[in-house]
Amino acid sequence: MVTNFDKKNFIKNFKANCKKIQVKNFIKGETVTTYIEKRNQICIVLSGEVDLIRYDFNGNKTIIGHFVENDIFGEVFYPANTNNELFVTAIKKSEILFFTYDTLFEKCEYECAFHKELINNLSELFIDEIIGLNLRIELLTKRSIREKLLSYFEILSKSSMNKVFTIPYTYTDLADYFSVDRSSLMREIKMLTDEGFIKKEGTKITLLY
Amino acid sequence: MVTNFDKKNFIKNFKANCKKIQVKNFIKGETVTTYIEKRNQICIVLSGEVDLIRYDFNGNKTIIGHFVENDIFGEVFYPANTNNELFVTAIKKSEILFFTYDTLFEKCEYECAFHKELINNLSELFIDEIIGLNLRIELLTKRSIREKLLSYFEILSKSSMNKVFTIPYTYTDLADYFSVDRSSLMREIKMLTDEGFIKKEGTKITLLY
DNA sequence: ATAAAATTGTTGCATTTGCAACAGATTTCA
DNA sequence: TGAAATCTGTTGCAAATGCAACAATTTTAT
Repeated sequence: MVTNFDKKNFIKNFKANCKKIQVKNFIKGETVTTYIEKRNQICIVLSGEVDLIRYDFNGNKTIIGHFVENDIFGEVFYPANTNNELFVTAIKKSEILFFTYDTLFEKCEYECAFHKELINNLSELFIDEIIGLNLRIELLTKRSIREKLLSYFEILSKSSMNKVFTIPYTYTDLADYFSVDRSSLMREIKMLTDEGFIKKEGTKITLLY
Repeated sequence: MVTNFDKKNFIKNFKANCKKIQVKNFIKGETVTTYIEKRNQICIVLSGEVDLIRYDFNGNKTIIGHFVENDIFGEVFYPANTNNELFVTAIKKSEILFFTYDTLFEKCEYECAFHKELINNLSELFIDEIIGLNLRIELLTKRSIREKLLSYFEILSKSSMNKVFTIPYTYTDLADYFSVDRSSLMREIKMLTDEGFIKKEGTKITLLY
């Protein structure tokens, strides 16, 4: 992960009334934004968690993105020609920073530090986002649930430098992240357990190889 | 697509000996770069086409990325902890621009225009990359090959504003892009044809609904 | 504290997909 | 231009996955 900008220090310094950037608070369940118009809006999660949700033509709901602290999201990142209704909902109390990409580089009349720092750090936020998307693609392109799980466990194990680690999702959410049926995911985890590859206590996994 | 920087004009102006950025040429089959060390390297395809290839522990080769003119790629976009051997091969004569993210923002001693313009346009290149990745994820997360195909066709149709369009890949590559078996893809296309949803002549598709 | 909601765990069965294998068509390259 | 390589099209069969359904457990909200 490329260094994240120091959010807390930023907010502390974000005193001037910067018209280019807004910070809003949301309670659980509130709609943060919709991806309907082409405003080139970009958002950053300062705290809390939000889901990007798609309702397809049948009315089926799919969570297609999940964003936590320091994640960046927004309609500017989505291809224009998909006919989906996308919207973002806070799944807990959240603080979200909004700006319009097109006007971000215009000078803020108060020359606010927050605004300047944001521009300086934007590339790193983009890079982090790209890394996250590439990781997910890496997993999505594995041909079987077993391969997805083993690759994912490998990554969690390496980044914690430990054979023991905790999956940062519920199994329901993990199935969504992998885009597979939840019961099939549970079945495969059971098989990995029965075959002695892993030990499982809740979402705490131990690699046995 | 966010506006791409005017590459041709750039190269014309790229006269000064900018040490921060390099342009190299590759013939078909040549290795462009490997993702082994952590140099924070970023590359842009000025012309030609390259593939990002993974060899897994069994020696199986998978094309995990395909980049064409104006696409951006590089080790900086890949999570550090995946134990893959990744490398990039030119699949035709290609001209590639290289730079190191960490040193990009340092001033070039010759203040070359190319260097400056690159910095100015970097955000837009990142955004284009994110859009492309989100599009692929959108398709990869569809649960069946049929859904993948119909969504993809929808997008191609909308962006060409026509019921008739040409798939910009071979079917072999499209199967890779969807991460599905090629013969299964062909079978599904045949079924869509037989059921009267589409008409197919080579990679030229007509939507019949 | 308790009711409601969400998550986990499991199974049988239907469906989809992958795999292997091959022939024919098309493209590439020497 | 002719040989080699790649791509297309197809099929039978095995394996993996999705779907549906339900009970048990855990978490959340009032």
